Amino acid sequence: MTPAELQDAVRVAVRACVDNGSLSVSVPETVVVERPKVKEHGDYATNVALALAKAAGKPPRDVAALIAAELGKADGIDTVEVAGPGFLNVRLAGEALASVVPAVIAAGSSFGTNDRAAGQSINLEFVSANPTGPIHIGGVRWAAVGDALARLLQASGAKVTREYYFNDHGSQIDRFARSLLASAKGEPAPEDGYGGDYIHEITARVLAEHPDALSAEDPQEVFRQHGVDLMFAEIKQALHDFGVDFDVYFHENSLHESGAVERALERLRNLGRIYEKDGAVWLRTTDLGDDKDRVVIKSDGDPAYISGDLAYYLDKRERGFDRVVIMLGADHSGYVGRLMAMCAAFGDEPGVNLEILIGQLVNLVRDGEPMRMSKRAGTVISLEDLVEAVGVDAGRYALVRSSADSQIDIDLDLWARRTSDNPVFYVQYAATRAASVLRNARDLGIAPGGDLGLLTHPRENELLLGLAEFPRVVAQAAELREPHRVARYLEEQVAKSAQRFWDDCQVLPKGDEEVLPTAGPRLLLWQATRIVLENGLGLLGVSAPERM
RNA sequence: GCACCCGUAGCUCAGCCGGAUAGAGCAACCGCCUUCUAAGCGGUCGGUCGCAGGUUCAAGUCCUGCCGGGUGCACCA
Repeated sequence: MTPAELQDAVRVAVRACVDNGSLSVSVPETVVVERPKVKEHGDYATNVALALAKAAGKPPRDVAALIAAELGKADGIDTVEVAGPGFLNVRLAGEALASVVPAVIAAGSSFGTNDRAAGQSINLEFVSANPTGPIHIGGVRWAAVGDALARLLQASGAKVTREYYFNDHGSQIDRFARSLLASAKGEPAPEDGYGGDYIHEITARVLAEHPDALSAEDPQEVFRQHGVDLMFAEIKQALHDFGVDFDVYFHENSLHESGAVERALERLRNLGRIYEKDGAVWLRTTDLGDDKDRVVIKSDGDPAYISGDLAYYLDKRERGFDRVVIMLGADHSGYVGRLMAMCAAFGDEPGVNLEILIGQLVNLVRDGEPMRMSKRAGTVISLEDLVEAVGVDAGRYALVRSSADSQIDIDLDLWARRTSDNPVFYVQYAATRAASVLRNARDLGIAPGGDLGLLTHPRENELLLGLAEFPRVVAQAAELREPHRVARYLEEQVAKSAQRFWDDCQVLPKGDEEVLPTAGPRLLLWQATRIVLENGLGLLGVSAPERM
């Protein structure tokens, strides 16, 4: 019996009480079934009686007793106890507990998926770093979290497009181009430009491919075009090496060249959201929750940055995405208001058609000291630096393991370690232990199988309960857009339990010992455990090695 | 000044859209290896959940105010 099935059983029990007249309440749509913190409180607990007490007009414990009597009749339930203020503590029958094992094995790589987001077409935009330098650590957080979220949403049945908005238009690119040109001429970086070794490297590469660049009619344009291409290719490659690939790389320039910006403004003009003042064209966003109106066409006639966003949003909607999700760093939190207002201006519903997720900043820590970086000064800590220091798996896991709402410190020394201090190692080690038992069993000719009813050890129960949680962890992580929940789950409810199971429940015979009857069922449990660890790590974009 | 995020054990962080004695890892201390990976496991120690009010049968979780830290507030992109 899974938690979901238990939830249904609880609702059935409540309905039975309503039908037999002992409770007069409406049966709740959903009931909460959770694993109690304290083991003595059983396998699962529900607060349904507490929640219904007021409506029922009876003391919570009385309501609990009525529901308990019905719930106790359900298949797979061993005992139901009324406890504390009115909780129901449920203990499952052994075979109901173990039924998760064949379910996991039958589902295989699809175990944990759900269809709660079925039918949704989601455009997930993340990273979108400007091609004016190597991708830095802030963007890297979104690479790991965004890609994991994409996987989670897909596991929930959504159709997901990963998209990268490539800002190849505007004054930052001009500054980048001027910086390259200055470097080529051997001049110092412009006041408002970029410095750093990477500028000289890009310059050298442009010159290698175009030796006559400096004598071209418009040298800056040559450096702009080829420099941006090279930078962008480098970013793409770094992300690819990090296991993150996008379905669409969208060029801001295309919006300006195709007339999409004008069309978007025309649309807003027709909706009465546009006005002119001081020689500029404005979008009235204040009456849609923004703190000031926004200039969309500057008085010099050039479109302001936001006009690209307007056109881009409209373009995504016209491409058929009913949900547009944008992940931004904390340094862009000030944009949320205007983007939401923009969404509303088009007649869409902020928070539904447009979702904006803000991720707080990341500090890398080495030898206990935070590594300070500055793009201007050229001391950039890049994605490649992170990968070089700790590897792809540890890098992704470290970034995805904490809530995006929290600033995090990533201790490079810790994440490079190959001990259980390192969370990703700990989880991967559990996965390799599973692989190793299964491998050794095969070598010994011992096949998984047999009576799952033999799985009665407390460590086995704990692991079974943990495995059964996976589907709802996935569903919840996707709904809340919080991939870190998967990581925490794998650590606390799967890897931990698996390590303990390993420690207390020997599977294979040592030396010339006999093969115990528990060997087959325990191998099945290890198979299921391996699958959940593989699937869970897979959702985070982290490998589940066969051996360490 | 305004907006957003954070403030939970010495440290790094969880806490399942309010629930039963607040959890994990690290650090400190004590245990467990003659054969399935000890790259591990068990135990002890450790918290007025920033502060003050409020809502509730029930608040770390919701509301208000304050304090502290981070980020951002352009006709820049």
